[in-house]
Order: sequence, then C-alpha cells, then structure tokens
Amino acid sequence: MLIYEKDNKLIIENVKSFNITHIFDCGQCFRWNKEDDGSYTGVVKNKVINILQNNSTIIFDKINYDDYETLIRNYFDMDTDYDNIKNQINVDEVINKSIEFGQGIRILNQDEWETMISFMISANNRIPMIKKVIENLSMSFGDYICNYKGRDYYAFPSAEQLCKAPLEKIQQCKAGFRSERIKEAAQRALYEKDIIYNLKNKTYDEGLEYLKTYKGIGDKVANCILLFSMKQFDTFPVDVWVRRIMQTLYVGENTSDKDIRIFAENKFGKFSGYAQQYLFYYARENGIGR
DNA sequence: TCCCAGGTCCTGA
DNA sequence: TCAGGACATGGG
Repeated sequence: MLIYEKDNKLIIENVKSFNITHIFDCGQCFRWNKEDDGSYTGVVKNKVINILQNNSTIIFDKINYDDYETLIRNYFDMDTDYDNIKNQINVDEVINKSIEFGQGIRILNQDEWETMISFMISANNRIPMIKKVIENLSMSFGDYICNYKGRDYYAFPSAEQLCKAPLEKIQQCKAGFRSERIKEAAQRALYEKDIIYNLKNKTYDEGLEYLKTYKGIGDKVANCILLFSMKQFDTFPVDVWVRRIMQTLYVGENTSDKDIRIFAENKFGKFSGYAQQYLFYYARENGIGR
C-alpha cells in the first residue's frame, strides 16, 4: 500500500479487499451517496469525504495525510488483515461464494451515538427511507459543514442537539413511531455519553445488556451497534435478509433468529460479524430466499 | 387495497 | 419463554 498527497487529494495505491460499492452498499452505513462520476460522498464526524476508486487505487478529495491519520485510517479499518479474516470464516461453499461476491467489503468503524440512532431508525423500515430520515435529522438539527459539488452537508446531530429538538420536529423528519424513542435516547445519552463511548472496552454481554435498556433497541439493533461501532466482531445480527439466506441454505425454515445467531456464531467463530456482512450483501444483491 | 421493510414493544397464555 | 398484533411511513 502506497499513500501520498497530490493536487489537494490523498491517494492510496495497491489497496486490497477494498471496494467502495461493496463497502457502502452492504447496509452498514446510511450516509454515503453515489455521485455521477462513480465516486461516493459521505459525512464522517464533522467532515465531508469524497472517495473515488480506480481498480486498486483510491482517491480522497480534499484530504491530507493528517486527516488520514486522525479519521480515515480508523474509519475505513485500514489496519485490519482481511485476508486472514476471510481465511478464518471461509468454512464452506456458501460463505466462499459470498466472500467472492463481496470481496471488497470492510466493516467501518462508525460513531457509537450515530450508529445507535441510525439502527433504532432501521426497525421495520426500508434502507432508502432510513437514509432519508437520517438526512432529515442531520439537516434539521446537526451542524452545517459545507457545500460540496452543489450539495449542503450537515453533521449527524449530537445528543444535546436532539435533546433540544421538539418531538413534533423529530416527527417531521419522518421518523414515525421511532420519534419518541429517539428523543428518549437523546435525553439519556446526555448523561450517559461516557458509558456509550466506553462500551467498546467492555465485554460483548455487558454491551448487549446495556444497549437493550434503551427503548427501541432489541437484540438485532443492539448487535448491529456492537458490530458496526464497538468492534464486537463475534456477533451475528439476524435480520430479514440474513434470516432468508440462513434458512434457505443452512438451517430449517422455522429456526428462530436466536438459534440462527447461535448456529452462525459457532460456525464462523470470532469473526462471525464479517461473515454476516458477506452473507447479507450476497443475499440482498441476489434476492436469495425471495 | 394490501403487503412489506436490516424490529421492538406489549399483552396474554 | 413465546406467539401475535400494533406501530408511522412510503413504495410497489
């Protein structure tokens, strides 16, 4: 991997296991959108990031090496050995095919608070709608960042900002029945921010137990939060898509979500979360079980 | 009109 | 512990 700055861009050559379509379309994040030139633009913390890929070269617009060290490197999971992970979870033909199909997937290290609220919104919702609600919340309550390629960008609102927001205004963001849950979570997070940001240093069970004390966070959402923002990679969140592919290709049709999760965690081991992402992407892109 | 979406909560056995 | 319905919203 070769990293250098050129013309106000940061360029990384010879990246392996990195495909921006796989990364942004595998359902782990909701704030990235494709541009006409094939690049993706998104918001990470308080920064707008645009990323373009040509084969094994990735180009970040208006990013310098400092930004790479403080933000990009961790967010894009650049220090993880994906070959090793793929080898460890590649235990049969189904997962082998899925890994091949989504070879460029990476599990992003996202902000804990943003991930909590985002997956709270995901309950009984569609991905385009989830993205719209998050965008509405950011535009209504988040800090303005800048204009990029003709579009205004806003940071995801903090707990403080959502706490001040009247319930009706949250409802106007089309959050539906999740509006009160968001408001309640913000009120709690205001005083428990340290706990939330320290969960990655706790055990999986402690994290799960804590997250589920929030209204609107059940088993599935809690596991997504743990996987996508708290580095708990041994968990296997079961949603409709994962249920479909697992029931079709591994276990019986009437197997419960909990049993599917236990089956998968035993099968794929400490990197079950990565296996879940490959399977999710494969199932969704190929309509498995529909 | 009905069905469903990266589910959770509540209720009643 | 577990099944079944309600829940906002919008697209097919």
